[in-house]
Amino acid sequence: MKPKRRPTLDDVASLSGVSAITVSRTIRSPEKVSERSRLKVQAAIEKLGYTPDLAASALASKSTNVIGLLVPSLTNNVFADVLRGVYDAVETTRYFVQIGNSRYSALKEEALIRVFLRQKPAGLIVAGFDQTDPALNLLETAGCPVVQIMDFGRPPVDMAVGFRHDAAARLAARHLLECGYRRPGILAARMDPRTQSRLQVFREVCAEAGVLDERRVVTTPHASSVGVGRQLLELLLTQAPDTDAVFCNNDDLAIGALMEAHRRNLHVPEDLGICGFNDLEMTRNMFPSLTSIATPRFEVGRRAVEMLLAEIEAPDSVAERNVDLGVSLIARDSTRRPR
Amino acid sequence: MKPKRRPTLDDVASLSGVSAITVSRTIRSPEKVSERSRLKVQAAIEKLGYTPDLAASALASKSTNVIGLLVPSLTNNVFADVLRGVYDAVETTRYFVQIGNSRYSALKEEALIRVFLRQKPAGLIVAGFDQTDPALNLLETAGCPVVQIMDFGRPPVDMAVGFRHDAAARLAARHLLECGYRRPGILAARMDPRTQSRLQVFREVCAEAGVLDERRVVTTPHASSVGVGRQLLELLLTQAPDTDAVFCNNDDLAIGALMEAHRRNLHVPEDLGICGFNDLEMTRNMFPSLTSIATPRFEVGRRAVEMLLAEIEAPDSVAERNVDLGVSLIARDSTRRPR
DNA sequence: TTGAAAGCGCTAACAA
DNA sequence: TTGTTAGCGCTTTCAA
Repeated sequence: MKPKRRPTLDDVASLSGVSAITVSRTIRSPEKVSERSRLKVQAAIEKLGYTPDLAASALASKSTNVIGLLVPSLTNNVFADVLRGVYDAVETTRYFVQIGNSRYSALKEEALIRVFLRQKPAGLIVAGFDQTDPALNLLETAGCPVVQIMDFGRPPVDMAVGFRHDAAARLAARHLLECGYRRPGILAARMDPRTQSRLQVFREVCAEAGVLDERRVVTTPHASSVGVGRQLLELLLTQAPDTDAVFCNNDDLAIGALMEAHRRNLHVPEDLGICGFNDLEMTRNMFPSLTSIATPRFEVGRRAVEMLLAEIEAPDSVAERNVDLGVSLIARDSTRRPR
Repeated sequence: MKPKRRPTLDDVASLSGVSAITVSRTIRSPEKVSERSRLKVQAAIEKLGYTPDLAASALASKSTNVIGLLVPSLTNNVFADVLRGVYDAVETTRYFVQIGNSRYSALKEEALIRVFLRQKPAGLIVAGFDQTDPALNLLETAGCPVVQIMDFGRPPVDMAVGFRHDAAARLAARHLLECGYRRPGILAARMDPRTQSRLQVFREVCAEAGVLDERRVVTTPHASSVGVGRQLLELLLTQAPDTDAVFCNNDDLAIGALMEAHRRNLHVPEDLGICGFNDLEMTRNMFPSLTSIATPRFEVGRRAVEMLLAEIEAPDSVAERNVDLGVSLIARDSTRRPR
């Protein structure tokens, strides 16, 4: 059996008795082709099992259907939800997603932007506002729409959709105070820019209320995890045993803190209030259920794609170019302190 | 300011006073170019900020540096770890990864394989052995190496790396019996082929030991989650209140089961033994710590890429084309029953 | 070691 | 509505 060559546009054209460009049009904008040609062409495509060559089409048209997505982590549940939102919105379109993982390194991010741009993507989605200067430069001159996600506040390169991390931390701090906790601490891991912003505002609110105690601020540069949450609470309780509540900068830290509390026979919420961040599915199913800040992760992904597609189809058509999707506090048992 | 066109190979060639092909060679195989030319070309590339156009190179060479990765889920922590392994192995090479999400649909998977093949990928990684017939056909004639991952047993289309799900379930069942549990149940969600295989073997082992009771087999087609774990345990204990142990087909089910046990004031491991599957980071940090079956998820991703790259560089060079990385049971407090 | 010529498979621009 | 022509930016082939 002959090693059969993949069929090309020309093969389809000669089989259906039309020109190559008519075949191309049948595929890309069938309404511009007479029904007669269309049917012939479609039959030929079917018969040959023709699929267009993406490289050739990209080269000739100077553009692709690739949407580049740059995230700092693939293991963080937060970005898993963003991915779901992105894929959900892209699924019914002709675009497809290519993921880059910068591993929380601005330099790696810059390199990845360069790689993405080599393929002339239709659009780019990048996490955060903390690109290097060269990276920002690349994004500005990318020649395609760009959406920055997961944060809100600073002016975007092109468009942005996210939420305020300062507002989130304020909600958490006020909630703990309103619940009557007077010696609140905070656990934070990884210390990326968004985490730092939450940490700082939490401190501020505590300071305003006169309850800030730096012994209760415990951080680590390591990635956040349940194990790290346990360790950080341990450290916190060593430094300040009378701590009565803790804002965990991530839900996995919160779960770890809860487990460590169990182990120490500390009662949650009586002895220790716990508030998480992100409101992952697990938090509501812990025992006791965990109070957390709900973040619109899935929506961020969806919305980013929608903005991108609108802008690709009609440049400068997107009016709202900087979108705050907001956060909310979901109060549950872990802070429901009996008065 | 002129909207500057992206520099091309020809631009670099004329600036450095050599031909386009010499520039191309300087980039792809610098050892074939005289040092003199090389230096001139590199200077010109630097000066112009030239980066090769991927579409043009793909079209001319009939191949790309894309490694396609097809997973059934992006939110499942299991695949997050596989992704990490894949990215880890790819990072230092000239290849890059493109992810497709089939959402546990064989038809969607088939469509995605078609999309991937249009770009003439350098290699393909797909989860499982349960492709549709047309999909298998596509993979066989893909014209690039293919690695099937996450399972072991059936003959692969080309290559495979994974582990035995039957062996895993056998380990779990025997462990529960050895710990002295006599009324074991099983919780399972999603019911993909690998889950079903674990379920079946668990049943078999229980039957052999004379302790199989179908009231203790509780499943759901829904995706697995902590909340679902709670619900399934609730259902199990309604149907068979005297159940004394449970094998959870996923760690999040196990965590949910643990939480539900806490809520009911059931003591783990005394009243109820719990064994999970996958050994995610959380399990060892629960309280009590959860026994689980450790699966080599990260290694599967890494190894798949290594096999792929070896095969791309030198076809038919990979000797071991069907690799079982094995599983192991990590016994922890959740099954440590006092005799 | 270097280069000239041809062409990968498609689409843009224009013409009929 | 359809077709012709030219070319996207690179690599392959072959020759020098």
